[in-house]
Amino acid sequence: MSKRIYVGNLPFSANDQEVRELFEEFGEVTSVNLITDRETGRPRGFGFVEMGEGGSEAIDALNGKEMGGRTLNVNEARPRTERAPRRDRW
DNA sequence: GTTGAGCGTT
Repeated sequence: MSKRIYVGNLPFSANDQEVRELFEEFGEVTSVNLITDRETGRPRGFGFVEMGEGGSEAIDALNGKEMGGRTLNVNEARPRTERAPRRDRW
């Protein structure tokens, strides 16, 4: 059982480790994946956390939480292909 | 600063 969680509005100073620790207090964290722009190497300010049971609680508890001066936006992730068609072939 | 990649035609 697992849930994918979107974590947006992250401070650029946040690392996957810090995000992981935040979520780990609500359940087992399967994986953390902060997104960076792979062409510029710049952080995009959001990421994904995969959790086992407790994911819903983590969303409820961490959504709106302040971190590094930013208010986190936490909710269930959407499928990644709907809005992220690659286009670097052109 | 907001919903991921790579494959290299999936």
